[in-house]
Amino acid sequence: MTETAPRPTLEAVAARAGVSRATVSRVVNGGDGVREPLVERVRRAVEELGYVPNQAARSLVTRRHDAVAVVVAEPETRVFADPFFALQLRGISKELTAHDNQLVLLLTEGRDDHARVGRYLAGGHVDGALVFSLHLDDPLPGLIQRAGVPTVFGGRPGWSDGTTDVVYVDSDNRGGAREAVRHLAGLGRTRVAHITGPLDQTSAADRLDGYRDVMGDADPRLVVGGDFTPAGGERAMRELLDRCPDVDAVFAANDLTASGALRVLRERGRRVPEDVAVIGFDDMLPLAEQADPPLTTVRQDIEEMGRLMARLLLGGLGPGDAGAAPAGVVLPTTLVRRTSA
Amino acid sequence: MTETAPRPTLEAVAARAGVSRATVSRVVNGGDGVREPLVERVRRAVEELGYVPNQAARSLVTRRHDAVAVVVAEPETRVFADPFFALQLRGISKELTAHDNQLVLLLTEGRDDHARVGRYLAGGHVDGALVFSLHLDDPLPGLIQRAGVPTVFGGRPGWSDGTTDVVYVDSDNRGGAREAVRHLAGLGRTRVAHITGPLDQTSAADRLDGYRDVMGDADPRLVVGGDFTPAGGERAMRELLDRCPDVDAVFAANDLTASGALRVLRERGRRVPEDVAVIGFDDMLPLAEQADPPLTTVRQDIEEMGRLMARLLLGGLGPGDAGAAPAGVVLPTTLVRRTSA
DNA sequence: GCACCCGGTGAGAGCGCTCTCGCGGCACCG
DNA sequence: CGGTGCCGCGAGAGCGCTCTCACCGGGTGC
Repeated sequence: MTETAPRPTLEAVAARAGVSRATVSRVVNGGDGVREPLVERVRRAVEELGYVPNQAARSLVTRRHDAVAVVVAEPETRVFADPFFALQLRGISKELTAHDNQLVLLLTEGRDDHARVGRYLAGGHVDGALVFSLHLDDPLPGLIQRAGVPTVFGGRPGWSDGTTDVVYVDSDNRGGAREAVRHLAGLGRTRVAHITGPLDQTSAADRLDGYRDVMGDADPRLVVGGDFTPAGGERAMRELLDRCPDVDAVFAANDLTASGALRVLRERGRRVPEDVAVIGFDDMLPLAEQADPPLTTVRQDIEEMGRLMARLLLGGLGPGDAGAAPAGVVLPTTLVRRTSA
Repeated sequence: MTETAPRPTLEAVAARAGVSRATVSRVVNGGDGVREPLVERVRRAVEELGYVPNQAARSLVTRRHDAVAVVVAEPETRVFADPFFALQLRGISKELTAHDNQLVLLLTEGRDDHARVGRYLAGGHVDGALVFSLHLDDPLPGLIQRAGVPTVFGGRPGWSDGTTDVVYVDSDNRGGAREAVRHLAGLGRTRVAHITGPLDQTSAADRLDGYRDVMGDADPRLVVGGDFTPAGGERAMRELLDRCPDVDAVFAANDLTASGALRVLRERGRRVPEDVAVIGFDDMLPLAEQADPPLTTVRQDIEEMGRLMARLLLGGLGPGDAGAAPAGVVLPTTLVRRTSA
């Protein structure tokens, strides 16, 4: 393998096309203000030489990088194995690609890493950051805000209660939860339980709030803690059946939790939905569809959330720097009715 | 929010420390050949001004970027939701971070994207690439090789049969499979079945080869196709029980498949391991540990594979450009004995 | 004591690009 | 037909950094 071949420069292309560097630059960057025959000649020269602009040189003068950092705090391995995050990342990737931006992935591992990430962002290596801050007590968001880099958060940050002007994209967790619980109530169910997610995440907390919006202060024993995993769902469901044998509906904080609950219900001989109706959250496919019975759930368009995050960031980076950017965008959810409720 | 503050340059630091740009540069890059008092003075100036080197300017002259691309072909969403890949990525991230390299994530979506990735890599924006090529017919590897970028593959590429000099990191899929099947045979099982993975992936094909190494051309009905998912495992197990009711052991291509198989065995009233012994592959936690019964499986250190890929790439980028780099590194696997076999 | 060497430092060129500026030519107006 | 404006293009100045090279001073060796 030979050393990297000497790549052609603007100069070389200019020479070949018989024009000046400036003209080549203009053509490469859109070709405005250059007459057609010249454009054509330059294009051909670029083609023949296989010219690719040197991004470093370009960034040096434009101070733009066409790159966006995606910052993921990863206290647990879970975060990554979560299809939820994977889908969001995919949406982000698509949107960035469409705008010729690169995705720089920053995984943080413990406290020390936060400083590293902060330094990197402050270093002006990227034009903006997309940040997934999962926990209420995460110091990362603060660091990032201080770095002065345009940022969009994935999910409502815990410390943002509408007061500060952070930009984020979230699902309507509370509204979706309300709709789910109302649906259960509409089915005539009176003992509607909720298996929560980890409550230090705003999504889980918001879903609980939505449940409470409808159920008021119903029997507090109907609310039991889960952790967004099937195992947690099983545990919670067992506890629930033990202390409230008369439960006739369960709103689970997500589909994984619901799948665990379904398994326990089956094990304990409760029919779904006849004896106990079950609703999940996410509409995670194929999990929800192939559950037994197929799971009624609150759908959120996760990939779209990712896309939107990227679009918001890229948009904010553009011309209008003014306060046109919305503080938070909350995407609607829809109830998908299958068999379980 | 004000525009990005004017960041201090080398020049500014030099002025403040009362030295030349060159000296500051030397200090910033390790400080060799600069006397202690000066080093100290420069360090202080850097600190006070909050100086951060401009990577673009640096890259322009050094032609290094301290960035590595991670290319993931993503024919299905599965790829990403797969904890396997997530873990590998984590290992990569850790190793890159340790060497102050950035991770540029390139997800490809369909054929058109391949050209884009090829162009990006050929564009010399990164120092190297880590590529996950999952399928035999993937055109991506070829494109990348042609781009002339140092590359390490994750998993043995399908077209590499030891002849070409591609660098890759893989698990000893074949050896691990052999060990698993031998263990089953050692238990006195004579009707040992294998549920395969998708055979267009080398890992799945290699595991099947390992099975055959031990079983020879046993009853071909004992080999049934799966797809690395629990649902596929269920399907395959049903088929297996239907056509070979006397099966007394199953080697599943991975833990997800095994979990599906376990469920069907339970459903059909077969005791594990008494009636049918089951072995998986991956040792994916907590899945394997919490399976019912806890799953005996072939462990591979996935995160370490990621680390190693990064280390290999970074090492190859260093001084020794010569053929010191090994063509392929195959990590050993170990059989983890739990209850299921 | 003189030539030499060598480690530490500064001066300056240049990486490949963008962008401002100015010049020349052409159209349009009076 | 001369003046004015504008459009298309080229010249040239840097962006912030690294790296080579020359320079300077203080040992060493004879």
